[in-house]
Amino acid sequence: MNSLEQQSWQSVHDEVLRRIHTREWKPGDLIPKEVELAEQLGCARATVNRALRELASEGFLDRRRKAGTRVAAHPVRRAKLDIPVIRLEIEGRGQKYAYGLLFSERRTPPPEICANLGVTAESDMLHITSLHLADGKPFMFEDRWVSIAATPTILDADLEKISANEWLVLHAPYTRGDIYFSAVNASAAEAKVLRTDPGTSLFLMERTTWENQTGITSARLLFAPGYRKHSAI
Amino acid sequence: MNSLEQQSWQSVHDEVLRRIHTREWKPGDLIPKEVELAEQLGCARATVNRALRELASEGFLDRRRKAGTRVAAHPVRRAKLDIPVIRLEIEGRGQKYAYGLLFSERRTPPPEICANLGVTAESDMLHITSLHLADGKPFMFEDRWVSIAATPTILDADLEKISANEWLVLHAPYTRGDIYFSAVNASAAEAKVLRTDPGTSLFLMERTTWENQTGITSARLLFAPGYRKHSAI
DNA sequence: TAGTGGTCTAGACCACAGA
DNA sequence: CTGTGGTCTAGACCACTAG
Repeated sequence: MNSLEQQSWQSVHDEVLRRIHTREWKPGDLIPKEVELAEQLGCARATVNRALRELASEGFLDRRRKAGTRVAAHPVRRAKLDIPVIRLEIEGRGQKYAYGLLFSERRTPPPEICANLGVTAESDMLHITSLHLADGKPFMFEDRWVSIAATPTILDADLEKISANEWLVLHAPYTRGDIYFSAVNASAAEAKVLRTDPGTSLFLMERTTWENQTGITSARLLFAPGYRKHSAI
Repeated sequence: MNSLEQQSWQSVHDEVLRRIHTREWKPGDLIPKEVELAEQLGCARATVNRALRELASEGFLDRRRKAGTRVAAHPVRRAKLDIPVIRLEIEGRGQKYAYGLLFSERRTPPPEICANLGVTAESDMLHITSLHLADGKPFMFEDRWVSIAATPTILDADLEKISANEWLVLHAPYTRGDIYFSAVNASAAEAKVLRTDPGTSLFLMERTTWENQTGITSARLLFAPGYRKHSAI
């Protein structure tokens, strides 16, 4: 299988993946060291390194100094999940986006928000609820708390025109975020806003983001019935 | 901000990220080219390249030959979602894993499975339903179709002992997969299996995987009430 | 067609963890 | 200690694409 032609790190990547898929190298097996592979495949070690590094980050390989590189025993595959601004997600479906601010209030947060963001109950926060629509139909209901200490300029934003979701993406980059996906039965109020029936199963996304150690915002995003979030591996 | 000390690609990564976060470089801005940055930061271009490449894959930068590198206008953040074997997910929570095969049958697939996998209605497939338990309680109900043409050896697997989920991970590596997350109301049958009430909102994960162009398996994973899938950015 | 990122190389040194 | 991966470098050529 050796070749004398010019190789790229992707060729190496694919070749190694092929050997894993054909079970030439089985889960748990030790594979040749970088120098050997480079020789076998006729390329520089750096090239092999790049390929193996990618494969490790994709979950196919376990690499440890001195111990060498092994085929992962339990390939924990890592899916990629794009988190775009809601507007772009809707427009990406070829639908018309609209947005309405339902409610905005400056106040101290309830206990669960304090717990999420790690702030005190006396924090100065903005509480915003809004509705995002696709082709005129309710698409997602957003219930968000924003720390004013962390992003004071949000008070100047016109949240009638730009959603908090989008404003934050543009003005408050975060360093770290948590997302939880789950399913809940619609409450009476939620059903009314999303124009569905109470008890209907709804897809819920809860996001909290931080800038370093400072909590910025915590949001509860409730999607209209039928929503499916896609991800690829 | 320049320094004479030894730099690593991570320092460059962090420094660029800092400039983005402090809005020294704003969304849409063109940033210095690799050679210039390398000079400024006192390292080799390859080092800068590695840093910027990572930042681009994280969604912070847009890079195009000749056009240069820009701060992403709409940072589509890419969350990492680990897709482990169910057993490991449960054991990772410190709970005891158990598994029961409910049903197994060799037959031709229904239309929706054909559509998912891109196979014909006459395909030879294995249809398996099973229940995964955590600490003795129903955790996830799995309804899976496996292409026998793609993975003939699954007929030799003892699916009473090892779940199809785990067997496939070990024996049928895939090159590509789709995942859809959604929320559904429990049917009467589903409620009974998961020991909950009909209509309860359940988290649903639908996965289809391919080896190159060949469909391997399509599964419907229905989680017990209260399940939350976590992801981090 | 010229400018920018994408990649490759050969060699070097370092850092970590096995034995 | 020693072997392995992790990273850096300087230089080179290539590939894509904006102007």
